[in-house]
Amino acid sequence: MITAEDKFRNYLKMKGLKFTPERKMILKTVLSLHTHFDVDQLYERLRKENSDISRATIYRTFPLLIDSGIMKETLLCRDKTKYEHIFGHKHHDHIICLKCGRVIEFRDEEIERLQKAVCKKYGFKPVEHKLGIRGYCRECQSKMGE
Amino acid sequence: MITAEDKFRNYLKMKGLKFTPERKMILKTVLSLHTHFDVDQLYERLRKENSDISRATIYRTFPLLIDSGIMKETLLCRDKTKYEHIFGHKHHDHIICLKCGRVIEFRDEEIERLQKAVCKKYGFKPVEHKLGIRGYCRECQSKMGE
DNA sequence: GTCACTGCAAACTATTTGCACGGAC
DNA sequence: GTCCGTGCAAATAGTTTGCAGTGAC
Repeated sequence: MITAEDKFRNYLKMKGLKFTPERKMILKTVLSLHTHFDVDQLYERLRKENSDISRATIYRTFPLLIDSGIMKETLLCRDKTKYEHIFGHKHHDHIICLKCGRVIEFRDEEIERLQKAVCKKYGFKPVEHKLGIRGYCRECQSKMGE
Repeated sequence: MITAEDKFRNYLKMKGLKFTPERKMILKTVLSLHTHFDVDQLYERLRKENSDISRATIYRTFPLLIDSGIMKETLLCRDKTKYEHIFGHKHHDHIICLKCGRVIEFRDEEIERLQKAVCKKYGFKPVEHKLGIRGYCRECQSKMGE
């Protein structure tokens, strides 16, 4: 069973890059976050762990983590870029509440299958896809009715 | 048959806002673009039409056009925000080529139906959804093979 | 006549980059 | 020992905002 760190080390070696303490710490922290996060949130988390890694280093490390398949950008936000780790996770889609910002993750095999079928129809080779549904969650709907 | 201008005027009136020449011109130009565009592209287009509307006014008008249901943001780009008009268009999804940037638009009733079903399952009231598939188009695939 | 709208330039925010020092290999 | 990586601060790029004059209603 290959670990995320092995995967990242292999990727770096292949690219002739170094596995530094900073990169190790960022990797560890990214894996510890089980929600979507942005650069600032990761930065704050690192601070709490008594790490003083700079934002610049975070910005320079993220492309490496993405390229190595450990994390990816989510497409949900208009402003700051958001990320989530994907190592060991199956692909899933998102439902986002416009009022409270809550995110529901789901996976629907039938939707996955139909997407593949659409790609086939156009001779398109898919690499990734993102489906986000925005609207109002049950709780916010009932609040709005009041 | 209600026109886009009627729709926008009604929206503005409802909000106590004014239908200015600038807003009229921006509306007209947005409707004339049949591809995704960003603020700069619209700005350049306005320039070609001998309009000297400022970027600030464009930025201030877009939320109104979105809120009134005439256009929307697309979720495709990492950097600049992209838009497309939706007035008179059925919802569609996107397939984007990572190499040439080409966009294929498609609509699959079955996928639409399944999305509604997922929302129902979670008691979620959908407002909009965006599905983007990224990968390589037929042409770029064959080029890469060479 | 009032109050929303506009252009301008300055401000802001997220992200990127040049540089000189330091450390992984 | 060689480059790559780092923090810092400055630079960029997209977007937002304060202000004073203008015009739709």
